[in-house]
Amino acid sequence: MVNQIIYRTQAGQAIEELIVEIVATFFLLRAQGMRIGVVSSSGEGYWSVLRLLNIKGSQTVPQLARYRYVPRQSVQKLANEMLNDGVIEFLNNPAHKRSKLLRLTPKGEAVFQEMSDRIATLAETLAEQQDTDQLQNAANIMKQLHEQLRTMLNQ
Amino acid sequence: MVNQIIYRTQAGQAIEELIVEIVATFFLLRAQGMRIGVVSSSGEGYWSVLRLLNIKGSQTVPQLARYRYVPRQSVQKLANEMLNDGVIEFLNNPAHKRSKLLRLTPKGEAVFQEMSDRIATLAETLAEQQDTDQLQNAANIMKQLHEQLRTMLNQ
DNA sequence: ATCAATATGGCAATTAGTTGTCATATTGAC
DNA sequence: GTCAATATGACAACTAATTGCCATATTGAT
Repeated sequence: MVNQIIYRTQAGQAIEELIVEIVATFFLLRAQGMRIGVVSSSGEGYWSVLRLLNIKGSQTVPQLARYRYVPRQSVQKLANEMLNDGVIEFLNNPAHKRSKLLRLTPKGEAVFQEMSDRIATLAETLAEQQDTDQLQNAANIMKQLHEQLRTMLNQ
Repeated sequence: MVNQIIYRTQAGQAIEELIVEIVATFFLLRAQGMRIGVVSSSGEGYWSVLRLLNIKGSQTVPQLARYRYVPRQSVQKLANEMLNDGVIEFLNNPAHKRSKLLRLTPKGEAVFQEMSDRIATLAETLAEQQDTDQLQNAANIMKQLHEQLRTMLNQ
């Protein structure tokens, strides 16, 4: 194995710190999510799918899985469970006979709203005494990182 | 159920966006981590534990689990696997007869270094053409959020 | 020192997550 | 249109993650 010498920039080191913090914070968010009733036994996937259907509109299982970069069958099981819970319904897909579109039911919208309120309450607590500009900048950087990774993975 | 009205601030909304992006980006990082050989079948836990042992020095299984907010037995299984791989060794713990300290072996340090290099390379790629100050600010905000959540969970 | 409450590792049981296979559907090249 | 390549959902098989339980160890209050 060749020992490649990596030249580090400040920007690169900052991104590396960011990556480390994303991974570490994910688990803390998960733990806090359980406390506030947003993360169930099914994990954060339930909320993530509700959110994608709310924002992007009806989607098929494979679409959701490809977007989230999780296995197709994980989303399939989640979708079957959500159908059973009555938070989504299966719609005929004009573009695909077999692959149904998942759409939020009114109950699903209510459940998503309820979860979002809990997250919003948490966010407002966390935001106290922090600088708005810095927070907005951080959110923007995260969105860019998100999109960069998506582009990278799609190649 | 009472419909609580939540007053939103810009800062709170920015944190909420941040939370959403952390969760979404986590899975993209995981997917990319698999590509670059940092995330194995055991998930990102392997790298996370190597990193904590490297930064914080020897730790027991319960210490690591409490810090990461993951189940104790998940870390226990990981530790047994890592011992088997020869990347850590079990040390007698002066403070606790049963609970051994986990310490990186030279091999463990090498493996961690190798993984870190791959992550650094990824980070440098992602950092190209981004503003250093903004990235550093984002990393700092993430560290603060991390610590805030930790404090919140520890109560 | 005593003892109740908590912590710990091992093991088993359970549950969640992932991968593999197959029949059918869709798409795209020609 | 034809047909090979790819996509899809169902189901099964497998693997990883989590939870439950227990025997023992530790801690802290008194």
